[in-house]
Amino acid sequence: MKQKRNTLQRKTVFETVGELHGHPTANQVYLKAREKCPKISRGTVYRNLNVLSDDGRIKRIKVPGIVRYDSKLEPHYHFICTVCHNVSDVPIPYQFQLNDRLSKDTGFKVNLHRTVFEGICEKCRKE
Amino acid sequence: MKQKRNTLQRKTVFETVGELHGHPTANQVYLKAREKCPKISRGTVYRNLNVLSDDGRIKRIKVPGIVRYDSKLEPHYHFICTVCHNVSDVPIPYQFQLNDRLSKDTGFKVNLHRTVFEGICEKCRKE
DNA sequence: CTCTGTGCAAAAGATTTGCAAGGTG
DNA sequence: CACCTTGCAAATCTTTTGCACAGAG
Repeated sequence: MKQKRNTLQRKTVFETVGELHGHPTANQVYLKAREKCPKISRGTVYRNLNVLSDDGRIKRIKVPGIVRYDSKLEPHYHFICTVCHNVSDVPIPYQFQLNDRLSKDTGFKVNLHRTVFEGICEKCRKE
Repeated sequence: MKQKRNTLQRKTVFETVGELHGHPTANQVYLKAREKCPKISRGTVYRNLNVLSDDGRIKRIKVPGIVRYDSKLEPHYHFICTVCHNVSDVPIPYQFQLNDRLSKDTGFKVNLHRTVFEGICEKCRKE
């Protein structure tokens, strides 16, 4: 495995994902990171988001529309509001056994599954 | 609701999604549709995929990377191979009750959930 | 000193959109 | 004949990449 350096930019991107709560997009990380490191470029943010998620230091979550990042590493499910597009964590435990079950049923090597619920959040329902 | 016409292009896009099995991307639909309707444009294919899925005549499925379309309308889960990127249906029944459960637990209006398993398919494991 | 990482800008890929012309009901 | 739809091209948006230079170890 290639040696990884710990540059200011890398550190800033990593910290920024942790500070932005609602599962930020790459662009949101870029905008926020620029406050601390004004001349960081979009390319660098994208590159570091990739490096960090390849290394397992952050998670890449795929919800309809756009990729988002998450500093919470344990497997868990998400809910996305189709009105405000906010993403939140869901209080339903991760069904680890589904992966094994599907492996046995199909002969595939199943590593993980991602579940995203869709609907309207409480705040948007009231409006 | 706006009146919808049934043009040759619209019909072709709809039929093409049904004919292409493995959960085609917009571009795959475009390439195939052009065989029957040579001067159909990409824009028209995209517009019609949107119209058809808004009308519930096809489903839009979100797997990592790219949007795909599906002519099978009943809720079901998918598996994507991280090597060949093929998408297949999964023999695990849809957990309708999860939506209600999450609604009760959170106060959100939960309409649906999407689950995508990731791993390596049998064919790619052998290679 | 070596090699990874950065900034910038250009490129790539997917999807949407403005507009004038065409076709459906 | 109203107005939905199409083709085309340009525009958007997100993400990647080539290159020369900077900087970490």
